[in-house]
Amino acid sequence: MSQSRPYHHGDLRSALLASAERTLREKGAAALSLRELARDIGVSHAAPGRHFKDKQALLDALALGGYDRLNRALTAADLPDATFEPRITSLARAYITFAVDNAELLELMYSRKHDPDIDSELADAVELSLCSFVNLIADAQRRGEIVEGDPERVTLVAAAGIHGLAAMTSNGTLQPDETLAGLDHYAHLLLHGLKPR
Amino acid sequence: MSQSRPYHHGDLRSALLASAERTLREKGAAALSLRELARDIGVSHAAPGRHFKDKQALLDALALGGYDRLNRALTAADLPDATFEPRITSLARAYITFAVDNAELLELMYSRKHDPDIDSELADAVELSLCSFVNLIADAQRRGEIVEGDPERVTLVAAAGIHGLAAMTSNGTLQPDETLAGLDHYAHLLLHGLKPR
DNA sequence: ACCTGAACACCGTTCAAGT
DNA sequence: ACCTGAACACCGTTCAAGT
Repeated sequence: MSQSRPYHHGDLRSALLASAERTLREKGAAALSLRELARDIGVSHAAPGRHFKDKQALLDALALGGYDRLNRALTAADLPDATFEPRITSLARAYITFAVDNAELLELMYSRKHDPDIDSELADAVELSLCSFVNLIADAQRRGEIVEGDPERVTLVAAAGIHGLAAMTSNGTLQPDETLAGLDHYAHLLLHGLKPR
Repeated sequence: MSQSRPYHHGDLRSALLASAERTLREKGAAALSLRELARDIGVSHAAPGRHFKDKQALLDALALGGYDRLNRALTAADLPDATFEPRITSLARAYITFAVDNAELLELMYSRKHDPDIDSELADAVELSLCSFVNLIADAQRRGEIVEGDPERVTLVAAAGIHGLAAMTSNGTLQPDETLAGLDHYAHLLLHGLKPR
């Protein structure tokens, strides 16, 4: 709320990202326009070009911010001393909650638009988001709670399942409350298998 | 290859869809422009408007076509008389193969852009794609091969996992050959669980 | 019924010039 | 270093008019 806008915005980059995420949440990725962002912030339409080389660069930065928050949420929800079942349930709940609260952002994060050769930061963030699950599996194996085998491979069974639940929930195939309510059941089936005991 | 283009194209709608899918595959969804499509086909830029009320309608039609092909692939790969493990492996292989061969299209199919209230045809197609999995689970339950319980709920464990594998493979997180090679292992873990026996 | 051509209101991106 | 204003080459969509 500064009187008589100064020539320099001060922190245009942050302002652009914040405004972009609001638009993303309210009107979807298709409605994101650099010119409209600039208009909303009260800056010339060419100004964003100083901070993002093109629109894709802004989308990449948005996705990177999303992974940062997702990774923080996963880390916060991790229960390193818990046994497999409550631990994966907690991680899954954090992931699904993030998916529900940030559906459009998650779609952007998943999208193939980000060239990993160009944006290695993003590739690192994606890998980091898998880390919580790899750690969970490795710990559980060390304790003899789950089967042996390449942790990355075993992780896939858990991570792909939760990724799928998150994607299906965020894109509307599944109801958020149903998905969250079914998580305990899900973890149980994952651990004990579909085969009757 | 008609000499001296006639005034009427003949089957502009199909031509637009075919050209759009080629662009989608070669240059991605972001590069899709109705005007460029019209130019490639050799028709005025306003002509597409006769067949699709707006760009989103063309994207919806593209996604619908994708689900048709996916559903045909799943039906063809289904082995109604097989036991659970080979049957789900076959379905998963078909799904992943489709995901690898149609990565950009799959992203479009998954996207939240399609309003189900407006395009109920698409919602039906999505549900149909889950049908193969629901049938598989229901049959296996009837034979006592897998645990009892709401088929839709149990299906989720299998469908979400495969959906996740497909998404992660199509967006580059997973290598296609590794995913396909790990499918038997995946199906085994799904059936027997992560817990050591 | 199907398509054209012009028109309208937007875009993203670039670049000399301003502060 | 950061931003502006004009310019360029694009868009999607609409609508009278043509075939």
